[in-house]
Amino acid sequence: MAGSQSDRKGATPTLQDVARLSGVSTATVSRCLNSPDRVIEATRNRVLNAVAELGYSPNFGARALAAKRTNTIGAIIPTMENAIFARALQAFQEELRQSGVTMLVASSSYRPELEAEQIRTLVARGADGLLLIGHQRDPSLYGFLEKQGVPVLVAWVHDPDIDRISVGFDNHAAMVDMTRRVIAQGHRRLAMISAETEHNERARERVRGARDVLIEAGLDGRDLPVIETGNRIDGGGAAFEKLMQADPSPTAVMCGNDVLAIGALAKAREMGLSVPGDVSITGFDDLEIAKFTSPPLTTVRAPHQEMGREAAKMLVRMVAGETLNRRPPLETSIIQRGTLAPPKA
Amino acid sequence: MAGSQSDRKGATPTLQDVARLSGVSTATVSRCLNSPDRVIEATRNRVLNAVAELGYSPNFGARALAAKRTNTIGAIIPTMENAIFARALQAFQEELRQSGVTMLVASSSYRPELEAEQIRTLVARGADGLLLIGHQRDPSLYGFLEKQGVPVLVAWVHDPDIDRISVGFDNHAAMVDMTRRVIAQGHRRLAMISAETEHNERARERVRGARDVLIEAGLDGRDLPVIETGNRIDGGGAAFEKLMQADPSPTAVMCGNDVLAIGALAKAREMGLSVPGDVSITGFDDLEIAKFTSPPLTTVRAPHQEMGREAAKMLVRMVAGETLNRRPPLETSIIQRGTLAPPKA
DNA sequence: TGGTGCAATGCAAGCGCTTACATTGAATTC
DNA sequence: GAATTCAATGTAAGCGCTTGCATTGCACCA
Repeated sequence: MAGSQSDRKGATPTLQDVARLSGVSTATVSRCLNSPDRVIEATRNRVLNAVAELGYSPNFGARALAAKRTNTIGAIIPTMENAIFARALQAFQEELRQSGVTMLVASSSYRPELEAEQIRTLVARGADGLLLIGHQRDPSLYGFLEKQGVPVLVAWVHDPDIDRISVGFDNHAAMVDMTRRVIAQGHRRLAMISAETEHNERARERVRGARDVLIEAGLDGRDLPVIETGNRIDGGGAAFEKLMQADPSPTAVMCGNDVLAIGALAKAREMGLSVPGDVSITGFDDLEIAKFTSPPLTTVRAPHQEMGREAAKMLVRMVAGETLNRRPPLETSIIQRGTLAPPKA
Repeated sequence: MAGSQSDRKGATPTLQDVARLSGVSTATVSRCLNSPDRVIEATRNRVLNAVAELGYSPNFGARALAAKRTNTIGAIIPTMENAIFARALQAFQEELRQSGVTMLVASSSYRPELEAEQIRTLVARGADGLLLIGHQRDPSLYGFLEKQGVPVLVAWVHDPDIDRISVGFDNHAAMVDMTRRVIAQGHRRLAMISAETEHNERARERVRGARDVLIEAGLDGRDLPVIETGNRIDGGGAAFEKLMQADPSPTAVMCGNDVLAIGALAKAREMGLSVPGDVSITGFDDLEIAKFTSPPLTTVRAPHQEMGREAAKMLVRMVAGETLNRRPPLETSIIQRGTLAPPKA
């Protein structure tokens, strides 16, 4: 009878309840939780006890509504199915957690229209900031995000010509390095297996890097046979098989990522080709598995974890309203293992 | 001067604004968005136009506060770093999206205290439901979730003795099948590489399955040498090496999952052992890569995608208040490839 | 033609929290 | 000792939406 409504048993306790139990105002309770040093210790203890006693936990919606922040950051990656983005994502999440931010993930399956939908969804879900892969998307999306006041960080790329903040490496330069290495080994007939480039600038830049080096070496860049395929192991295998049917066949097949390279490697074995004896194969990413293939894969090391961690830190600051400067690109390096060697004489 | 506050340029439009522009009440706008069929078409069009014109998008916090639902479901998986949970997670997310639900992910790194923290975080973040891997955790967490009214679905396991709703397969039975297959090939000296079992019932059940079959075959189950290691490729390799030092060495090494098996396989090659000539190796999960190792990996196929999809469907219904019945376990099967053969005579 | 029923819409009360501003009172200063 | 200052706390106004209930008005029936 007596007692206010929130005395009811069973109802989740609210700030009100905590305030009443500890004999302070709701404002003080709120401060205890959000900026503890603005409350004197004795009071704070009283409040914290009440919180514990009631098992109080703040209501998310209310908090978001009043504070206009959700402490969530969204990430949209092309796929979760293979390991390419997994390490970075894990690092991203761990770092966010340190800052008390939760991560919302969605995957776009490499489809722009799906990505656009996911962007809208995550924003509608109250993401305070967004991590996106690559610069390439409908410009209106950036407008939308800006209008919504949601900062965006682009990862996995570093393009000096684009004036948008990003954390990543230079895909073109990395592939240039690798291709030079291949050329230096004496290869002249190269071929490439790439992820689909249409909506994927990273893949495109890698192909361009390879082409540029061919030209630099006095070969015709347009000669580089490239097969595009989905990022699956069997896709890499099928592409490799087709590439090797050329006559004369390439002496080195460069792959746009390790998943494709693993497929190529497996197919080479199936075809009875020795690697690197009959044909050299290179990858890109340096996934965990690259060290354990047979022979171990020569590949480009991309700093996935560092990128994920850095992305989290930057995004947290962007959400806090800081304006960041552009970063220099992260370093990539060639990991020379066993799949690259000079061509047969 | 004239004009209400929300006429200000730059401010994100609210329901109010849409209502004013389309000449209806906020209630009607809300209904247009949430249950369109309760509003007559003419009105609806007017409202939808206004929505488009203003670029209105509902405020998440306000909606969550008023509706007491967030349309968000959380998933806590042990790790994102390897492919073990990736496929299921991807399927889970895709299926959720169909129902207009967003997925919140966190990973616990196989650490119970981290998982507990993540559970609290996701609940505080307003998750309407939670997907967890495995039954094993501090019982008080289940109490907490129940008190918070957050339904939980446990995946990756099916234990007839536990009366909590789950979607998964019988890890013990699957390993029994596989071990019988190994025994049937004539192997008598088995060994096993397992993920760490302390907080991981799936791993434990798999080991138990192997032991049970040894006993069934008249061997001493306690004889089974088992090395536990983290789920990394190199962990599998190191364990394999140690296991093979026994004298006499095992003729078959069963692995608790494919990641470990790949490590074992790579190490075998490094050691100059032929598989399956000198030693057989088996895995568990049937990751994409299993088909492409050399030789291809004999493994247990676990229905990851199906599990993910099913989990999403079930969780959506649970959040809607339905009480579900227990499911029969999902089927696993043995995928016989090249790494298992009879031992040398 | 007056009543009845019902679909369409409006009204307004919250949902639980944060925070700008107001109040209080003890410590400090002159 | 009065004035000043400032840290600690309280007051209360929203934040933008959903939803129970009230109202309206039209179609239909007798």
